[in-house]
Amino acid sequence: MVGRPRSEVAREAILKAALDIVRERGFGQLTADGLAAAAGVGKQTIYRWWSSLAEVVLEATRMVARQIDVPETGSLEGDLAALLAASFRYNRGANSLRVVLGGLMAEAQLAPEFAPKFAAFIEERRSVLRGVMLRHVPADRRDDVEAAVDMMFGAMWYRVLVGHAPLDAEFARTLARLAAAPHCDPRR
Amino acid sequence: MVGRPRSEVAREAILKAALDIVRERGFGQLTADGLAAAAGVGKQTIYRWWSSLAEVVLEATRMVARQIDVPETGSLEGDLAALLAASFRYNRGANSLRVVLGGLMAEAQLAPEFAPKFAAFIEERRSVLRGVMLRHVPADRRDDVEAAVDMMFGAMWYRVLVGHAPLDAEFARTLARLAAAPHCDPRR
Amino acid sequence: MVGRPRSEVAREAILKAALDIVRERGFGQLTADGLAAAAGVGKQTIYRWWSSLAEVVLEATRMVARQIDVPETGSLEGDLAALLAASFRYNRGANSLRVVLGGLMAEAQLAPEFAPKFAAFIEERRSVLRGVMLRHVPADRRDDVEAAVDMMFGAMWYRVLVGHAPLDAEFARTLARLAAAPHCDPRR
Amino acid sequence: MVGRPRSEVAREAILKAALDIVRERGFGQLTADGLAAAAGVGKQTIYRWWSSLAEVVLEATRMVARQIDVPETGSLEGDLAALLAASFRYNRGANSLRVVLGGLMAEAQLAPEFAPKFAAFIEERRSVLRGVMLRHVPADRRDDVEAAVDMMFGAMWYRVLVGHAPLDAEFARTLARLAAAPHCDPRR
DNA sequence: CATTAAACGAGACGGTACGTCATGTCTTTGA
DNA sequence: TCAAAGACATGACGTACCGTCTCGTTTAATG
Repeated sequence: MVGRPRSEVAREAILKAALDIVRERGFGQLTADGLAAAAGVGKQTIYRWWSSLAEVVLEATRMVARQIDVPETGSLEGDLAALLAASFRYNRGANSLRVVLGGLMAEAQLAPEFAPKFAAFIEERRSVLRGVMLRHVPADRRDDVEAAVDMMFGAMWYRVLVGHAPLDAEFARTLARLAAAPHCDPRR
Repeated sequence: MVGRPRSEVAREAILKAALDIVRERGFGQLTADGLAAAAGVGKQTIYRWWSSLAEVVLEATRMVARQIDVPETGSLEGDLAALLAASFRYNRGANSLRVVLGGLMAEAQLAPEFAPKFAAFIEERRSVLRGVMLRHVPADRRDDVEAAVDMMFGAMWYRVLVGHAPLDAEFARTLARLAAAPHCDPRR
Repeated sequence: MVGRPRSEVAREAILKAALDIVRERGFGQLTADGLAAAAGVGKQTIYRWWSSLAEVVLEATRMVARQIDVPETGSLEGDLAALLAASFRYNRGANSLRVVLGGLMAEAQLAPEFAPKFAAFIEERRSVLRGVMLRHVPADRRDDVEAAVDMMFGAMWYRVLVGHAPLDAEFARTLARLAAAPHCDPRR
Repeated sequence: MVGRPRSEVAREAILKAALDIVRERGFGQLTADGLAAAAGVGKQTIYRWWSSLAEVVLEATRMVARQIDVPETGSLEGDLAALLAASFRYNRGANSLRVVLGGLMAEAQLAPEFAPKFAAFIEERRSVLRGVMLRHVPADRRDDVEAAVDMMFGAMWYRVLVGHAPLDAEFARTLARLAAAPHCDPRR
């Protein structure tokens, strides 16, 4: 027999409340009791479907991140700048994901069982950026593509995590230019 | 009157034990009780001189990081490669700082009062890399220096934190080449 | 329409499984989920017919207790000894009810709504013992009958609950002698 | 070295609050969180010194029970009646221990590790009643002393637990008379 | 040399959150 | 309508740490 089906209402309430709490009060203030209360849900319902709060937040974040669509400007530099700018946009302003991403990265450092799940999310994002580059870089010039991805997303995460400088459109353009130059310059 | 002076023995035992615990068992396993026991010290002695465990670890880390010396190879690319390779070396092998750095970054995300102290440490390291670049980049070509620093240290931290690829000498050379090229290319 | 009738199979499986679990693992280990699983039954089926697990166990226990039959030896002391010995027998050996009775008494202390139901069961047993006494004690000597019932069943429960001494045939005879003596002593 | 000494204030607050809660709301309503809050104490402070709530209540109860002093009326029946009446008095009226004793008995049934500790308390009380009897019963007539103790305290506990009849002075006298008669009647 | 006062080890303290367990109810499919 | 299955909201559990607070002891500089 089948039993009562999973409540979609509860699932969405949990994901939404988790994002809200982290954004408003910080990842460190997200507690299982608090999340359950905010979502109007029993604590067990959280642990039945996710094995830690970090995974709840990761799922919510992944749903947001997937809304970023792949640009098509015609040039490598243009595509990179567009994708980076779109990514940066989620880390600015009212509904910024900055503290959310910071919290996920923190959990990945502190909780060994969460690290591979977070790494899978990171790889998902990398594959988008890598795909954009591969569209423009000829097959015989791809040695530095991975390093370029690391530089761009590395720089983005560095600013997300340390907060020493803004993630604005200008920075997106600068990163795109620096990353695109060596790959497409035929004279090098 | 003056009272008993601070015990240097205790101070060093705490710093050493903190690094050891984090390296061996992970930052998440570092607890005040455990550190006090490992250092043969009362818990209050920790809190008397540091306001959180993260600051103990930061102080220990800073002492290690300062041992990295500034290279002098004659070329921008050579200096960058040398500095990056030296930095990477601390995140590999037996006494790797990887989990230590990851733990500090995590704490900076979760504990607001620790963030500025960690940011100061980050800026200390950035200033070394920036100094190397400024030695080679002419004053009228310095617009992208900050972005280049972000790309290099960003890429390093990204690999430290995510662990998707190694921090080896080849990666140091690649980053140095990509970062140096735009700044010194006379044709640009 | 009448709907599906109550399943007698389920009812008996529940009563049997409840007694088994309590006897084998203790009353404290009897849980609704565990009982449902052991009886091959849905949890709701338990709650539909009983309002607590204690009532399931009480019903099962009552069915066992009613198998004790009223003795007819000819003397008060003989009848008392026989009834007590028969009662004691259920609290010894392989299928002992000791933990079952202890558990019921415990629930009566902790769950106010169960207490009157348990008290009714107690009164049912008292009335059997009282009936035996009334058969032998003349109407003008009945002042202490209630107290005698309390002493005999009190002593029995005391040993059931505390376990400091055995409930054997000798104790049955001793109790019967002490309880019968004052009532039948013509010199008093 | 020594460390901070145990707080006597906390100890007494816990014992007092435990008794108060059980008396006012019932043993089943005594929770670790509630007790800690009522006593103004951390939960760990309870578990540091007692291994379960039942043991807290047992210690508090023992302190009360020890206030019952041993009577000295000159006759067996008088001493028994006095001791029983004094014991009964704690189970009546405003500060009645009835629900406390019921709760302890319940816990002894449900928690195997508590049972021996409760049995020791029971034996402590039995030894007082036994001592009273031994003062009056000659050495060659002591065969039934244990059974008499079981009958008296058994009857008391039976009424405490089931509540079918009052624990008043008259019941104390009746029990004393029934229990004393066989032991001291030289004609029997 | 005796006093003074801060630092020290030990460890108990009031708290907060954890992740688990059990309760009694609800919601599905199937008989 | 009843039944099995199993998800649900609730709430207590006992544990782990936190950062603070006594204790009695140790250690230098001051008087």
